Amino acid sequence: MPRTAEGRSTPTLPDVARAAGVSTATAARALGGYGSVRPETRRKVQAAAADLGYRANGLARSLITGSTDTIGVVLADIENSFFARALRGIADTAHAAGFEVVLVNSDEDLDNERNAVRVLTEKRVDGLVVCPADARDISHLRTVHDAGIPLVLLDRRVPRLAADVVGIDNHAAAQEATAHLIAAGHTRVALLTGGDPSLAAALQVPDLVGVERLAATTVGTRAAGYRDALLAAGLPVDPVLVSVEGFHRADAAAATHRLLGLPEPPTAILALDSLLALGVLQALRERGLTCPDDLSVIGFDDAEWALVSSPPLTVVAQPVYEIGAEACRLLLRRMHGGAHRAVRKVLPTSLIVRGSVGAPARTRRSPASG
Amino acid sequence: MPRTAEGRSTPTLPDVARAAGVSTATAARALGGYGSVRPETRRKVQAAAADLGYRANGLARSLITGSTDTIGVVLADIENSFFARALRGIADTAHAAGFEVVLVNSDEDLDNERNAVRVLTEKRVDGLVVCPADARDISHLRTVHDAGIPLVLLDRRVPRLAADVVGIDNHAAAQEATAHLIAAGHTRVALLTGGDPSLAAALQVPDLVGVERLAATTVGTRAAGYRDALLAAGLPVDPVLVSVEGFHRADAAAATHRLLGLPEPPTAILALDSLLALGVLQALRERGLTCPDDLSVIGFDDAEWALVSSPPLTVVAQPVYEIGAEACRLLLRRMHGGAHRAVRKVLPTSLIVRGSVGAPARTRRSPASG
DNA sequence: AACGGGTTTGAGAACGTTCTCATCTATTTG
DNA sequence: CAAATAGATGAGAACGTTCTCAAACCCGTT
Repeated sequence: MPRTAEGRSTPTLPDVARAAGVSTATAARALGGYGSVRPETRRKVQAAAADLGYRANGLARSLITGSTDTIGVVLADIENSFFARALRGIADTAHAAGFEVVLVNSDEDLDNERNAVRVLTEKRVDGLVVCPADARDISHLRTVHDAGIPLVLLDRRVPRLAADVVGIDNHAAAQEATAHLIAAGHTRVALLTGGDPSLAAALQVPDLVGVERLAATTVGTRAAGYRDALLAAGLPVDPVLVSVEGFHRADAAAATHRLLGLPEPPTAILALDSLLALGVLQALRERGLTCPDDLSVIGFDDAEWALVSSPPLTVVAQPVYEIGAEACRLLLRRMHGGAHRAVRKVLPTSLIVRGSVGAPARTRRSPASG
Repeated sequence: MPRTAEGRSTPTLPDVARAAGVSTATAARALGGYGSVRPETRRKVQAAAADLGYRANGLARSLITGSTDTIGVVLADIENSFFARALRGIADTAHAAGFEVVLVNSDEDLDNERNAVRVLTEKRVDGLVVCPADARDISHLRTVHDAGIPLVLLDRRVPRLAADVVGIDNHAAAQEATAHLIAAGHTRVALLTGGDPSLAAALQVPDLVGVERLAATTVGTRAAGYRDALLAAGLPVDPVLVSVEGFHRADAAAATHRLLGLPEPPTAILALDSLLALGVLQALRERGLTCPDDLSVIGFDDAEWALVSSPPLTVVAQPVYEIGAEACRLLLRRMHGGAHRAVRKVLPTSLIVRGSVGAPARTRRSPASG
């Protein structure tokens, strides 16, 4: 039993009631703001509560009311600015509605995610926002959904699960970015997916056929957009230019080094998130190359630094904060309202053209020798 | 009462016990992993639980065990990479010890922080990590501390509160950075504090006398370090060069524009966090100036982009992740162990020299005209 | 056959609230 | 003046676990 420094155990409602000379029920009403209480009684109780340093026990309250005013959020990694911004959108919206947020990082690991979902539901969160790590196994999400616990998916769609989803049109966004590079004259455009190596097989299919059915939907759908832009321009899809080497900055840098070391290196690169783009720029510096002279670059997400890199980075901007906010709004709606059909909300993206895309240099010439 | 789609109410322990043909107590032991249960009984109960889709109610459990296995974290803004990284350190450490994390953004606002602390304690978190917004009013923190709830302060010290603190030696770090600029030949060094305008008065004192006693201790202590470096070099402390214009990127950009528009503009600037440094670089671009030719810059925190800006940014690097991790470790220790004396943990910083500091250009000449 | 010590089990209290329902008072209405 | 109505209060159940304590059981020993 928790005790203060002086040895008193923390005061409870009966203690307050006793001190105020009323019943527990009345004390509860006076402090909880429900039922009806005489103003004078209320003051008496409030005074007693303040005097004792009473602090309501939310656990007991939640146990009986059946709601915790808390939502659970499962993201890959809060250090990634995409998730940090999305979480801010979620948290602000939740907070305005009187909810707190419990956060778990999954690190894109399915086991972590499963565990997180279990723990959060045991803690009886009123709803869940999840950015699913792997669409291939969603049994835990199905369980949650079937148990009637409000669930909204963030950024990534999962087939055969009737939950609300908030995201962007990944296919169109990737296609637009790729088309922009092609329009600048590029014919060898690399794709940095940041995907897990376990996806390599699916992404090394000739011509990326069927890649849109790929497990981690964001990567799959964007890869399909990339592919379709190339095909629409009559360009070949070269599996060698598709990198699936992990989602850390160092992975992206390594992938860039590999790509630039190819006999026929790419002249442009599309990085599927801002951290990967950062890795590309870093690798260019390490090689003493410059952008866009030696390599044109487009990244996903308008990172805070995109304006101050040299050159400023051309990006596909997503309304990240709004994605989070909208996810939370859908969740709140589902928590209050009845069981309407699953909503699929697609928010607009925009290609922000800055200085990192130029015409290709003389091709067929190893940049390492220039 | 929560019900599944099929109309069943969510199963409870008595339901499982009934299905398994044992008492609630035995079912609880079998699933909770405490007490002793015959292996065969355990299997029977587990089967029944799985069959019914039983999910333990953590609220009831916490109500009786007296612990929620949850810690509360109150930070200024999770979108700020400093806090995101620190939170990651906290969360990883907490998670490894079996704790979840509830996060609240205070936006450096005292009322928000007060509220957050109240709500979190009502939710009966087992401990709190707080980055206090304002050291001038800490009554809510004192209440928490006096109630015997484990509390660790992150990054900022608060006078007259015997709570554990984790941070860096702000005075030394700022002094070292300032001295580095002076050693490069600069005599007019500006300071971008990112402080709240309410601190302006305290920071506009001639020679920054007594600034170390300033409310938001990080700003105050760093300003004192800056001051002492100047004084040690026999240089004057010019209040005009001390900016207190808010902690957003745009604030920093505006402040930079103001400073560069002065009759005698600074030739170097020390920005007290990475977002502020970003604002400085952005303002330089907007003016068509280059760093370090027109202005030398040092920032706090080794941001992810510090390597790819042009030029790469010289920074005071803090072990941010470790600050968070250590804060959580202290909290865990205090949650388990007895009431030992308050610990003050100071982690080392390092000045990482890159390209953003050079010799001052011809002074006494408005850069705008150059 | 009785005993002793350990393991396994069950009944019921406990945690600290909110909720239900009945009672009591004050006030208005017919 | 009786009756109806609304407001304020209290007693006790309920939420779903874990904890306490006593009883039942098992097995080997005397």
